[in-house]
Amino acid sequence: MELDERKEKILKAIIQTYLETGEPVGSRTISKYSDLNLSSATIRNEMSDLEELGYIIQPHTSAGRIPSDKGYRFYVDQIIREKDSQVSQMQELMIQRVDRVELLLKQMAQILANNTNYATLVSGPSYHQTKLKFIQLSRVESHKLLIVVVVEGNIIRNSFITTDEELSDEEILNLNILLNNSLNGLTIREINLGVIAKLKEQAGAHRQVVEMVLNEVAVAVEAQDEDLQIYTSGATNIFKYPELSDTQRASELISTLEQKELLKGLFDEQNEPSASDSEIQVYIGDETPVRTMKDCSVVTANYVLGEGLRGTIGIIGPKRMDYEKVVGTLRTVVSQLNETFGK
Amino acid sequence: MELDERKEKILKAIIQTYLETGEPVGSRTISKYSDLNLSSATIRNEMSDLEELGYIIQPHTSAGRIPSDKGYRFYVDQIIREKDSQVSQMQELMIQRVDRVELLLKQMAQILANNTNYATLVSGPSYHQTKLKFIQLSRVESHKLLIVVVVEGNIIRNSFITTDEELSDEEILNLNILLNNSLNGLTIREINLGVIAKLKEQAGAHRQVVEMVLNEVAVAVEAQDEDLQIYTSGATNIFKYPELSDTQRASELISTLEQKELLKGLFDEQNEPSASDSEIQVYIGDETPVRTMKDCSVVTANYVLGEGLRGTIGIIGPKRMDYEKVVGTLRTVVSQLNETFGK
DNA sequence: ATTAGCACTCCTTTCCCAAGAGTGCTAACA
DNA sequence: TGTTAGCACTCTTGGGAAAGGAGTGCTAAT
Repeated sequence: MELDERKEKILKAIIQTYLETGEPVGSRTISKYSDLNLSSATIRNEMSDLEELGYIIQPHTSAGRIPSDKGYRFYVDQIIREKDSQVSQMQELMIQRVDRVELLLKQMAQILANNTNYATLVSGPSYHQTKLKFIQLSRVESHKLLIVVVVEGNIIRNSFITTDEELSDEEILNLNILLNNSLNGLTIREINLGVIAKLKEQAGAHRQVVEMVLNEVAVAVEAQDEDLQIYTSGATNIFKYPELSDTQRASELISTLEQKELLKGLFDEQNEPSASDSEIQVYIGDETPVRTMKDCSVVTANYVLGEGLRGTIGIIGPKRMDYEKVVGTLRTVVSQLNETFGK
Repeated sequence: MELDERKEKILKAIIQTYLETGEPVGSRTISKYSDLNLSSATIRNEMSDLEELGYIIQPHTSAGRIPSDKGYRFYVDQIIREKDSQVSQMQELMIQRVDRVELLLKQMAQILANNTNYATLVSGPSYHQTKLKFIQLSRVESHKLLIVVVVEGNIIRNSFITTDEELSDEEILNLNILLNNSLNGLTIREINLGVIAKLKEQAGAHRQVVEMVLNEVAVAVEAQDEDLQIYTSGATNIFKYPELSDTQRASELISTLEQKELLKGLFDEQNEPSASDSEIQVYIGDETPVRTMKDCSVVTANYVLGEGLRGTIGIIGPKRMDYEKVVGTLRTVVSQLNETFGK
């Protein structure tokens, strides 16, 4: 048995109604639904079929039906297909042109949370493919050097190293020139042993300092990648959905959002080359890589800032989230981001 | 009528028992309490007195008693007085000596949350009194300069400015020397019009750049002060306490912790000169400056890193929090911090 | 001054019942 | 053959009522 047009219509009606109310929807409700003029009895028969096909579920014998994960999946695929062409504009989204990408991302998470009434999370860009733009050593205390590393996208990392000997201003200047000449324009991956060896050779007496600098660069970038910057916002929005807001579930969910490392799973998968760049990913219920979110749906989208500088935006809500709006919003935001920074 | 010794003992016993169980405590429970050999009837009489004095409350006629805010206050004052001398050490608190204060603070919030099972928040240091240590201008793109500002405590601020004209390496070098000579060692407050005027004069043709730099310094520091860095952790710990974990209250509380700006009230008060530096402040119930926390207790402590570089650590839990432990822990942590960074 | 005992109060839990919502099935109809 | 009306049935939900429990206040005895 396949989904004929009427079944599709009924299924859509059921899901849409459920999205609004959050309550199981009965046959009578649908029969009053404007488009199709059918009695509740007929609807009941169709619903029975739809249930057999696995698109809807009865929470208990004498309740209405709610969409199953499969039902949501049908609905979402439909939406994504329809929306695919029209990237609606969204002027209200006031992205102030900020130089600091990270602040922007933080703001983004907040704006999204406010706009959608769901919890959001935004992962900071990962660095592996990123080109170094600028390195600067400066003496801050007699034996303490400040290292500033700027990478594509104008993202800045700072750290300190402590040197054995005190370096003169001139030595520092020379080191700076050397480091910038050797490393600028390279991605982290391209800084391989060959480059490093050459660099050390040229550094002469200060090879030790160079080593420390490289180490710090690596550590800064690695650390960045390890405990991936993740910004979350609107966690308490989940309290707006009764099906998620019982103590047990809410506690678990919010905990998960607090412990950012648990969220990695959501991004790793996204970052695989298989997923095409701007594609939007929807995880429904059990499909999600993060176990504590099995009663939620998660929609994620990748953004690309510069070459190899990419991250992910995610929205977490109840299974009955407004997929239409969420997918649309994400699409807009991502294309905004790409436009603003993609050059 | 005053609190005689026996009343004090009973009151303490009631509060301690309630701290553990979270349930109203009855006279029989106390009469079994080892130290005092009194029958439940006697206890009842005393409890009746204590209630009249306002130290304890009956949630309803036939329930045991729970401490009133006044009761908690009595208990807390007691604790603080007792603990005041012995600053217990706490080796397990593994503060890795990190140069980046902010990372440290973030970690601190987490460690505290894990240790205490309450929600924690740590405010980043405020800058107004802070001495500038180091300023560095560097060209990143042809018309774009990176400004790095390091202040006491090795806290780093970065920002970008865009210049009209392209500056030569030499010009930048000179500006750097000028800026550092003029500003290093000054606090933000000390950079007044006189200093600025002199600086501009010396800058000659580049007064415009200097102006922008000063502006950025101010903005960076101000912005820092405005949306005060606040790190929170362990928000979901509140679910461990039934009296706070009903949907309504939990939602409110966690929301408050998420919107950091709502927490400012907690720090402003602390930062007034009236409160002596390392003093520990306990807000019980309605005493708290943040309205949504009126069913909680909040314990805060100030830390001091360098001259004028101070912040606050707070712990938020149910009124029946383990004040003894919390006050002790905070005292330790603060003295640790002071020791590590106070030079 | 302390204690034992007892009646009383009030919360909480449980159970039951009625109401309501929705289904599945059967039979009738176009 | 597809659609519909009707009805019995199921299951949840909400509101009491009743039972149980915990704890008090008071009185009388020690």
